[in-house]
Amino acid sequence: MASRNTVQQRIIAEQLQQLGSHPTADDVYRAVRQQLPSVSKATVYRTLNKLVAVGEATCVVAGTGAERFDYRTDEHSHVMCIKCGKVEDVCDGMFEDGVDRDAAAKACGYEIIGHDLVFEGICPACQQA
Amino acid sequence: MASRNTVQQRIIAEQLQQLGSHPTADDVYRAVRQQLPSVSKATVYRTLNKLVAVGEATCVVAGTGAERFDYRTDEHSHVMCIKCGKVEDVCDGMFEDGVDRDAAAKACGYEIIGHDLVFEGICPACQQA
DNA sequence: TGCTTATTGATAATCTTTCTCAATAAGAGT
DNA sequence: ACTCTTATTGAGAAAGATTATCAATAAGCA
Repeated sequence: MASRNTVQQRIIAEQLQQLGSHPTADDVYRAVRQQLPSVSKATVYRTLNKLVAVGEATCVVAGTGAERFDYRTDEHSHVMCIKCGKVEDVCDGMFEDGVDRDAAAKACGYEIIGHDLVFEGICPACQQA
Repeated sequence: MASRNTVQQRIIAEQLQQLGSHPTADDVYRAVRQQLPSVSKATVYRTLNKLVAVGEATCVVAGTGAERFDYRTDEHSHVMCIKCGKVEDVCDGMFEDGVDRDAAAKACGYEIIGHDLVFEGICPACQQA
């Protein structure tokens, strides 16, 4: 018996998808608690990390502060607001063509298994403040 | 009198350059303490953040764990080892041409002020273990 | 229905970074 | 060279995010 299906894991995965936009572990925790008031924060962290390890989610490499999770597993870029910390997607596939993993692998000797392209900027809302 | 030149700030900037390869704040702290045993960790953080704000250093957007600083301010990409956490440069300018900030700005409405391209992989050393 | 053990919940522990505030010292003015 | 103002520092507390610990719970096979 390698792994078990639990209500917690199912609801956490569901909420990650419903939240959609790059929630932190704490965002997911708060959402899950609406349906399962007794969840532990540790379970949320464990499950999110497991989803990433299994390839059913990714974590967005984004500066300081809390780590952000993403239910999307296809290649796409992100923009992060340096004022409010919000993270959003940028138009799909817009830059992925310019990124050549094989070339990077040759250049540094690493075995490349992924990459992240993150733009930093100021979101429309923060531009007005 | 807007700002002052202090020994601490000078040594911290020097050590950031000498360490060269993407040290964490704690790496810098340990290096600085060799020359200035009484330095406070708070001062190291303050000074590193100041250097970044002033544009004399950058911080590498790299996954979980401690933030990493870089005395280089020109555009270049990084590789991070998912096993040992090491961060290195990839060949200069290899991918920067593929990144069009104006296109990203139009796509998401943000005012883009920077970007980071980070490859994740396994470094040569960790491949053997 | 029982049994084994993967998973959970609660909390302590760890790690990184920021905040607080009295003490220190940089540098402009005299 | 000496004051005076206040930017900066050092030490430690505090905050925030994530992981570790461990007894209790429950998934799912026999």
